[in-house]
Amino acid sequence: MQDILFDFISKYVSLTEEEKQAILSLDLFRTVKKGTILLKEGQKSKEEYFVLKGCIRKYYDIDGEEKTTAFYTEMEGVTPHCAKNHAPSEYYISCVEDTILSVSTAEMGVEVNSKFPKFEIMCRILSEELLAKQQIDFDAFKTSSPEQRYLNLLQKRPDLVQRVPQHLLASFLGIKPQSLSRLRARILEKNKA
Amino acid sequence: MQDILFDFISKYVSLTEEEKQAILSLDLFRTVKKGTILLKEGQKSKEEYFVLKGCIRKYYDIDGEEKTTAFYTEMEGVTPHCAKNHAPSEYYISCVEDTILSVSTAEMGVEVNSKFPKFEIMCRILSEELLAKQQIDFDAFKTSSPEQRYLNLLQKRPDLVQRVPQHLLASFLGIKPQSLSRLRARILEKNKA
DNA sequence: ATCATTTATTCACTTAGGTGAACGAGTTTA
DNA sequence: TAAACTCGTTCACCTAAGTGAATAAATGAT
Repeated sequence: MQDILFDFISKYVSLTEEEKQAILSLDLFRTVKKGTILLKEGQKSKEEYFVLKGCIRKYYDIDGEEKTTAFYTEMEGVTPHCAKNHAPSEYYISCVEDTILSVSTAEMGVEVNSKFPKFEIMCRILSEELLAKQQIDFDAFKTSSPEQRYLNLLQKRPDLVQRVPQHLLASFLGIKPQSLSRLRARILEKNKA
Repeated sequence: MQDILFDFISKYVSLTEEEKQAILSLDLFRTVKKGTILLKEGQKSKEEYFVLKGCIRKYYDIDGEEKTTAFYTEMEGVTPHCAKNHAPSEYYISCVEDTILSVSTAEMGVEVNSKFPKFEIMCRILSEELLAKQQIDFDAFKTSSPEQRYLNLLQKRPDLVQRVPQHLLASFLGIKPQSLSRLRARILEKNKA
């Protein structure tokens, strides 16, 4: 299992055996069942998550309705806002599937960073990469209709469309499940004609 | 004019006179007229912009239609995607008002960073802050209707609503100018009743 | 001062997403 | 195994955004 984590890290920096051992000694891995809530609104958690296997989602409770704004699958990580600013979380994070995670805290990060400066570099690169990706995704969302967003998702993340229940996808696309159903029917109709 | 830039930097790191001189010697400041296009789609510019006075916007040309996805005003900066990844730009950046900018390049950044390691720290903090802000804005956009987005904008950026033409605001909110007009009339009607 | 451009609004009509309800298939759970 | 829940779809009706056209005011250019 840890191979996945090391494969990921090796894309950014190369690790010695000593460094790998230091990471393993932190005992990061956790297995969680589908439906488990990792973070609740109002909580002041310090935990950061990195998905090794499975899928988790971030969602808001707005007037009793769940609004999913992100999915994280293999090789993707989240640092909840509350882990940084010490304020209560504005959103939830829960497991869409049975999932294997690496769970770390900011303190552990600081410790590893000070022992192995390499990690500081990786963190900067990751944060810049993520910012760039985030900006592109935001622009794409803003400049397209729900139908275009769905077609775009089919292109860019066909895996998500397969593994995630449609009512969660709908929420992620900014529409209701019924509308996604209708929209899919509309697309099928067009392709037939 | 440079005071604005130094005030901004001093929020993150404190500068010696020597460092200030080093920055001034780079000759960063540029005055540009309203309507000037700083970056065109397809261009491979290396320039980064920081707004000292005025307002610039980022927009896409989608089927001949301009879709504005961001505004940058006093004390805000943009690093276009193309400045980092050396690929042609997917979007335009132009001036909404007569604007005074600080214009820099990645090379200049590297030079200053190596002379004054302080800047590296500032860049990391800025990039993390921006990522966090970006995520919150994205979530807010995804989880709200055009009307809520407009009301939210009135709260968070009343200055933008004042200084930016409404058809650009409409585009920024993800709707047509006519719809923003109607939506505003609707809100007025509600408040009257 | 005049003409052209930009900007904002309104209207009638179309289109697509929201809502509430109902139904059925598939999974869980007791 | 039966009851309960989850999930996806469809329907009829409502609401809000898109479209194209017309108008008018403000701004800018010659």
